[in-house]
Amino acid sequence: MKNEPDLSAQIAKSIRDAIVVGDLLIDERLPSEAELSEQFAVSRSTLREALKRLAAQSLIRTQRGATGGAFVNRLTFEQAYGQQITTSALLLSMNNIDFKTACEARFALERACAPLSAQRRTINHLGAMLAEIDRQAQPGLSDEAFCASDVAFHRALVDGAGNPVLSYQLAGAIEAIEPLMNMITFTTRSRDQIVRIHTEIADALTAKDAPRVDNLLADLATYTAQLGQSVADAKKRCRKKQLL
Amino acid sequence: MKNEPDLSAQIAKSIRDAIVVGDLLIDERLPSEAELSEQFAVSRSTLREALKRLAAQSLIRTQRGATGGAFVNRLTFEQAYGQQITTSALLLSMNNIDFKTACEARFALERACAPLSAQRRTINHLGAMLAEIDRQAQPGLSDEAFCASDVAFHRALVDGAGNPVLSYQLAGAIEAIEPLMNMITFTTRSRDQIVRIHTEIADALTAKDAPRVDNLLADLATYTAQLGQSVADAKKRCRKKQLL
DNA sequence: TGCAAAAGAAATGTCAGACATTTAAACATC
DNA sequence: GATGTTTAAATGTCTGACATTTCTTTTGCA
Repeated sequence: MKNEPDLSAQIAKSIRDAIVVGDLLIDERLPSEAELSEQFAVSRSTLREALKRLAAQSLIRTQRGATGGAFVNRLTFEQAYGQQITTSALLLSMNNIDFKTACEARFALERACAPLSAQRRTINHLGAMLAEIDRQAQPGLSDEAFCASDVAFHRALVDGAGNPVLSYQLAGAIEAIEPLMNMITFTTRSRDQIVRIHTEIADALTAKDAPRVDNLLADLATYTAQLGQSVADAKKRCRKKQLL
Repeated sequence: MKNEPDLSAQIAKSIRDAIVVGDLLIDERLPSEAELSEQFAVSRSTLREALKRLAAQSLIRTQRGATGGAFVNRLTFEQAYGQQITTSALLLSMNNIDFKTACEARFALERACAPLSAQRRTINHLGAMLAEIDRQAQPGLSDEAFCASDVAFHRALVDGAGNPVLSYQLAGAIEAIEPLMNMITFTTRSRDQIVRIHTEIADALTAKDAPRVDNLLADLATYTAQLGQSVADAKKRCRKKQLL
C-alpha cells in the first residue's frame, strides 16, 4: 500500500514551487523537455505529464518550433476568472449545496461591493447596466439570454467598484450560481419584478446612494430566496404525490 | 501558423465537459486508458497527458491495480480552498496588485460576513478566536506564527457565518493576502493595537453586535491600509536616497 | 474442509526510441 | 538586397515494452 504520488505530480509540484517563490520569473523559459527529463532523471513522457499538469493550471504555456519551449505564464485575471467559475460551479453541484446557502453567499458578497460601486462607478458601468436592463425588458428574450443578461448586469455592478481583486473574487460567486438560478427560471420568476429592481439599483448607483443600493440588493436577495423556496416546496409536493 | 490546442487539451476538455454536464457521475469509473485511447483514436501517452490535466484540477483521481482506473472525483471544499489560495496568491504577485487594492478587497469581503457571523457564530467559533488572541498576545511569538494566528482568527470569524460557500470564497481573499501582510510585519506593525481590535471584535461578536463588528473591521482596514501606505512611503524615500 | 500462500490478471506507472510538425534562423541564389 | 531553401531545435505524437500495484483465483497443505 505505497501511497507516494506519481513522479509527474512530484515534478509538477517542484516546478510549481519554483514559480511561486519566484525562482522562475514570468515569461522565463524553462529548459527543454530533454534537459528537464535529464535533470529530474525521468523519461520524457513522465516529464511531459508533469508539464501538462502545470499547463492545466495556466502556470506555463508552450510554444513549438526552434525558439519554442515552456514559458512561465503570467496568470491573467481572465484566466483566473475562468478557473474560479469552473471550480465554484463544480463545488456547488458536487456537494449538493442548497439554493438558500448559495444565494445568501452570493448576495452577501455582492453587497460588499455596493458601497464602493456607488462611489466609483463610471458612465461606462452605468451604461452597461442600462443596456442590460433594456435587453431584459424585451418580450422575446429567451430564458438563457435573460439569465446571461442578468449576470452581465451584476458583473457591471461589481466592476463598478473599480477593484479587480474584488471583481475576481465575485466572478465565482455570481457566475457559478447562474446554473442554480436557471433551475427556477422556467417556473415562478417574474421578469417585470426583476427589471424593476434592476432599474432602481441603476438609479441609486447613478445617484451614488449607497444605502439604497444595499437595500435594493437585500430586496433582490429576499425575492430570489423566496423563489428558490417556492420551487423547493413545489418539488416536495410533487414527490409526495408520486408516493401516493 | 496552426493554432489548434494539443490533442491532450482537446480530450481533457471533452471529458471535463462530460463531468460538468453530469454525463459522468461522481465516483464513476472512466474506461481504462487503453479503451479511452481507442475511443479518442490517440496513443496511450497522449491520453495520459489529458488525464493528468484533469488530475491537476482535482477532477479525477486514479488508482492502480486490478480494480483501479480513473474515477470522477468529488471536489471537496478542502481541495477547492487550496486551489483558490494558490491561484489568488499567484494572481496578486504576478500582476503587481498594490497593497491598497488587495487590502480593500479583503476587508470588503470580510465585512460582508460580519452580520451573518454576529448572528450565528457558535461557542466554538468564539473559543477559537479567543485562543488565537491569547496566542497573539504572547511576547515570544515569531512573526510568521503571529501572521498565521491572524489568519486563523479571521478564518474563524468568517466560518462563524455558517455558510461554507462564503467561507470558500473568502479563503482566497484572506489567505492569499497573508504574504502581502508579511511585507509590513517587520516594520511598523503594532501587535498591541491589533490584539486590542481583535479582542473588541470578539467581544462584539459575543454580544451579537453586528454594527460594532462592522465598525471594528473598518478600523482594522484603515489601520492596515495606513501601515501599507507608510511602508510604501518609506520605500520611496529609500529609493530617492539611493538616487542622490 | 479451511486457510494461507502462490499464481494470474488487469490496470496504471515508467521508460526508450522513433517519427511528425512547427518555427526561426542560417544560408544560398538571383 | 530581397527571396526562397535548407537546417536545426523544439514540442507533439505514436508504438511497444516492462515495472508495479492490487484484486481475484487457484493451488497446496495441514
